Amino acid sequence: MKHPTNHIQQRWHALKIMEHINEILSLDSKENTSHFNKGDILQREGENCSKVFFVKKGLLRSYTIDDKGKEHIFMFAPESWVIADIESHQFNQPAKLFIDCIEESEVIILDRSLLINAELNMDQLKKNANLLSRRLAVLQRRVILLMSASAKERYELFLETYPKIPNRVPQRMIASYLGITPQALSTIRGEITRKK
Amino acid sequence: MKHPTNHIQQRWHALKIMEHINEILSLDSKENTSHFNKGDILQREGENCSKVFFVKKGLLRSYTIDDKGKEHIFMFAPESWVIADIESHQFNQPAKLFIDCIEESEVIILDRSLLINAELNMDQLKKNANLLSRRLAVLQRRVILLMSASAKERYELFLETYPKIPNRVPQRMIASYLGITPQALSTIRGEITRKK
DNA sequence: GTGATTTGTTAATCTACATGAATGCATAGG
DNA sequence: CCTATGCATTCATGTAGATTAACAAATCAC
Repeated sequence: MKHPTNHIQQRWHALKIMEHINEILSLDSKENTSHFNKGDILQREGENCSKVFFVKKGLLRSYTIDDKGKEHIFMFAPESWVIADIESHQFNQPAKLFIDCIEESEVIILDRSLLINAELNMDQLKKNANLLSRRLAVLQRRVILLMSASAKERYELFLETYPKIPNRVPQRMIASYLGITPQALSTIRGEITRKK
Repeated sequence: MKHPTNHIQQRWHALKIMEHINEILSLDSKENTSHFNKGDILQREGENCSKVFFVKKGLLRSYTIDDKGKEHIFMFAPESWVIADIESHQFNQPAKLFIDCIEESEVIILDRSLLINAELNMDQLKKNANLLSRRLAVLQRRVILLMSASAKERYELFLETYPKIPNRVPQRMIASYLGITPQALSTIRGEITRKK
């Protein structure tokens, strides 16, 4: 039931992304980097969403807001992660996801075409395929988790998988990522600490 | 809130996959095709999982079994769909998903390396990137749905998205795909028909 | 610094869905 | 053909987690 090596693999993966994107763009200088403050919104629902964001420093998140006005966090993107609204772009629809800053961040903004349609060489294309497969793997895992695990199990796995995030993110956002209310998360945390 | 064109896009997408795989393998003859009966298991949890299954005819499903022995269906694969355990393969783990036949089926079994590492040309690699992105898009949608929609909303969206599947699949499997019990689905169906 | 807004926690109630059991139907196997 | 097993539905009860509200602590605005 436990997968203790997964976050290590994901970390390794993140470094690989870094390398790969540096290769594509040769990003030594700071010219391609934009600076954002906590709370700045990089993409709004309904906007064009052909951009891909590579996080050099800081922490971004993507999320939807449902009919009842409730936020649902889809993913966090700390240093060296990539974040984008793939679904909407794929289906040529306006963005369904918001993307904003949880911390002051430095972000490289790429156009999606650079990663898909641009004149990449074979090797880069193969790396891309691998990146996409990895992301698929993570999502497969998340779907299965959402279907089969209790809120408590999901929280514990979250802690294992993202050991560095919890201190940097308010509880309510972790709750939103897990698909529960902040109150429910608070209760779960209470239970866990009481047991120790 | 509704996306009436999505299943049409997915259908188109499926045809594209077909073309693409035919291109790679030139599958005119029946030599590459294996035949399976209803209930046959193509992949078990814990096995090596480097295979990818392309469904020529029939209907497959992939699923996990949790600690309590409960099945959770991850996806259905009707004609011209591709099904595989991407997560486990990516992380070099034994399979976590079972794959079996819901109907008598004809399946082309490919090795995953053919789609990722093999000597494909640029064009094929780019198509692959697109296939993976589409699949990512579908999963992004599913995660958001699992987090934000009620069982009834999920069922109604399922009907919209896969209009041809419901007649071919027992209720209990649809329930499993939606992440609810057969009893709950039965109640929801009751409510819907009563309203009409 | 002071008031105002956001955050985390706890507790009381409510509800969607799970669980378990009973029933009628279908399908399968001898 | 008859029995056995699996499937869909209904109902009675249980429970995880939502909702609402109250309060203290932290953070923000000015």
